[in-house]
Amino acid sequence: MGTAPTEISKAYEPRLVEDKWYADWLAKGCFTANPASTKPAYSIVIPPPNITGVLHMGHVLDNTIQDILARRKRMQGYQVLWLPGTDHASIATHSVVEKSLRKQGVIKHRDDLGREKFVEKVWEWKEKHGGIIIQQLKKLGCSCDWTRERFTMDEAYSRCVLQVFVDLYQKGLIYRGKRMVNWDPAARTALSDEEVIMTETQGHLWHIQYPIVGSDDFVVVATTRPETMLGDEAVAVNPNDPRYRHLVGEKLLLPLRNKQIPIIADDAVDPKFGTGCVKVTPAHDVADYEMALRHNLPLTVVIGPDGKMTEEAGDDYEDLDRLEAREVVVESLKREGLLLKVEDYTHNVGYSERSNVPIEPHLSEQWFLKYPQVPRSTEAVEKGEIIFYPERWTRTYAHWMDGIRDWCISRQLWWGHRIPVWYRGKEVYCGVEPPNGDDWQQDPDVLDTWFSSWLWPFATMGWPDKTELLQKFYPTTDLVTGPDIIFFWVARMIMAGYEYMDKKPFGNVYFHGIVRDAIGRKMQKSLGNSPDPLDLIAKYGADGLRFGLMLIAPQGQDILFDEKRCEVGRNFMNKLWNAARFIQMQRAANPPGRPHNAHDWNILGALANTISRVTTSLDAYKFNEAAKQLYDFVWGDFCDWYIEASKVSPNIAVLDTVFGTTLRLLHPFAPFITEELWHGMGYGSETIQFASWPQADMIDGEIADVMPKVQDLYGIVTAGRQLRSDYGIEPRQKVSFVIKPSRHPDFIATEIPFLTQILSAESLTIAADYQATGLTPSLVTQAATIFMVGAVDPEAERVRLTKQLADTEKQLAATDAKLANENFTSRAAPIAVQRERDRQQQLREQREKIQALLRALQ
RNA sequence: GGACGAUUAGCUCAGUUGGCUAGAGCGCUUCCUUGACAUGGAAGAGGUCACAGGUUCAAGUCCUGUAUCGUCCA
Repeated sequence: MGTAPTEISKAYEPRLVEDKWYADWLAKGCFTANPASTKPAYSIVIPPPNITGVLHMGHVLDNTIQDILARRKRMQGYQVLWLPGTDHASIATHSVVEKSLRKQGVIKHRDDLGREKFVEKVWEWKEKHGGIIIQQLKKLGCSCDWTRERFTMDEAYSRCVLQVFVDLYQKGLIYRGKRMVNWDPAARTALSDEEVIMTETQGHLWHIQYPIVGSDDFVVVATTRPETMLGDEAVAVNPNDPRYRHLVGEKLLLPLRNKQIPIIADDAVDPKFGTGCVKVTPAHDVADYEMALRHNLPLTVVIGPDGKMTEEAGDDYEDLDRLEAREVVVESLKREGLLLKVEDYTHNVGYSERSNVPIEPHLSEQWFLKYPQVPRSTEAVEKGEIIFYPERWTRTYAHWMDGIRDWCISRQLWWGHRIPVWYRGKEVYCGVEPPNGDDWQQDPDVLDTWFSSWLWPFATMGWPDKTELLQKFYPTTDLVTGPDIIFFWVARMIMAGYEYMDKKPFGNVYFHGIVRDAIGRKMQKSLGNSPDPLDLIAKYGADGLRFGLMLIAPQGQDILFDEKRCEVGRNFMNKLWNAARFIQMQRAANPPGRPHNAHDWNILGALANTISRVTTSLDAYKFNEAAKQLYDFVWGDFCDWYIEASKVSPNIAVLDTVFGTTLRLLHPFAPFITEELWHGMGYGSETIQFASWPQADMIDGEIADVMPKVQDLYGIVTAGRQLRSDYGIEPRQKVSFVIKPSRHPDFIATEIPFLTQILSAESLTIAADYQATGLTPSLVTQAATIFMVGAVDPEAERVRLTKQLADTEKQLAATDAKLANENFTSRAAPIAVQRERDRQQQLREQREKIQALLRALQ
């Protein structure tokens, strides 16, 4: 499958490579986990994308990270399970399918179809569209075990969900009750607290007069929701409020409804809000509901489940949408002269996470869960049994766990796991299987989707059976997800894990940032600011996209994504590709090896450093750091310097060692190109996926000794190039150099061929006692003074040297000051003082040399 | 109102336990198609490290406060 050297194209073309290798990996079962393996286990469960989703940049980030983890662990000799799947996303799927059916003209509302037919349609839709995102993940190169793909509505998975419900019901942790819940009038279902997004909203505070019965006087109430006044049952004041104390017990005439309501006293009233008189609408406000319970007030429902006003609201308002009703109520009040004033007012309004409409507090019969294992789950994160990266999320988690409230788990929807409870008269039956006997009516509601995904780490592995898979791979090792679902998913999984497995579900949780657009906005379909990752893959290659993204993804920080980032990744892959081409060409023209020279030792040392740095970074989940280290090593150390040195004296064996090792280090980041080159370069006949993760060799004395010398040498090269550039010497134009070493002259002498070539020198000589003849341009480096012979421009040279002298003197002054400071020399670490002394010495020598050169110009 | 995060070059970001002249990529300027690569090479310009105090021989780094932006929670 490798490409013959002569066929290697000048530029890397990902599209010729990626699909081929992915198909090969699948055919060979590379991603399939073997629970019988004796290798140590490493496992991740994917955060299941929902079936309505298409791949977006957040998925790319999330799954690239998981793939990096999984691929590296394979190379490190682990038996890896990366378990993929999707969730059924009740509300989202409802809205997508309803919309599509409406568009086809099949229905207006799902009610037109009925429950069974509708669910059938959803399954059809799911079969057709539900797998798109899975195909996209494959394009990205994800090494998931597709043989174990799960869906939260699979039969086996569904049984788990029902079984857990029944179990928690029997333990008394699940109960049914009539409560005020968050109601989404668009989706027409209850939501959990976590699905409500509080949004600061510019609204108004309407001041309304409520006349006192049997008096010409009135009280004024202030409200942000005038339409709810139609359902008012009282006006409340604080019992200690001297302004109103005398009115408690009086009756008011509720405007527009001509109904008498009492003035009541309640501690919950904040005298500082508005006028200190608040209207009480028991059926449409959580606080008012509680107040109504305390005062035995009736519940008048004026807003229906669909967000429209009910018959109770009166003929003028019935059937109006709640927001239209607001306008009409305000108009009516104005007309009757009861609207005192309107203030601008900023307050928080809860919006449905899914439908993006304002939430309506709504009294209804719902199912609730009292969370199990709260103390143990809190402690697990606190004490580090489960580790969060970055660590700061532990505080967010602890705070939520601390104030945890019962979870509303029922949803008034059809698509999902139907609550396994049946009613017959006053009898209630709860069981996985339906009850025997006639006339049982099953509860119509389904469960919150998160009530199924909180079981994901073990329900996907065959629980409740004690499967081989669970034995081998549970608890999972790492979880990779976004902090936006820390409560929705992460916290709940921890509780479920302890409750049902008696073990944590995962050891480490890596929270990555959110991918935003170039100006910091969250990527949203409606904004159209989210590029299609498949387009990016087509343009830049999956590896380029992955690598570019990883370079800019600091641990746990949001990412400002710009397509430019992909260019960096693509260019890097191209660089890597061309390094391979270079090696191929050298192989054809040179024998395999020769004794190692300084450049060889240097690159081997740099490689060893890179291996240990990359390994450390990845162990700490610092993906951007690892990517940067690889980028710098490949582009800088290897291509800019080692390959250039190889043009003078190639060592094929070292080139291959370094390049092959580099491919292995890069494989988790860039699976496709590394596989292609691994084969193309003949480094292995088997896939690179199971090639061993490189170990850093000890840097021995020889290498440790040679590396600084080589750095000195490269410093001379840079100085030579600077001279050429300063004097406008064209790259092809040959000039002569003289090098006057101040350090390791013998070593520099052995590098004459290298220096000659890389500086395009006509001639290059080493002369310890060289005396510049007046006008010779020169530069002083740490290891040598380099003279460019032949070019003359005394004035320019004087300017350059004066500048360099000033620079040196400035630095020397800083060093002198430091060392003159008694406090520094006596209190700083000896090594720091010594470093400063060395530096002072070196700068003094440098100053001497520059001064000498300036004198020679006179 | 509370918690957390961010603030370093025109832009996006690195910067370990405080210690050489604060780095990279992109963008910009100049030069260059030399046999790996123009998706490239060489050289260069560009920073009062948000602000104000403090600790220290030494602060981008530690502490306190302020400002601006962002996220989460009330």
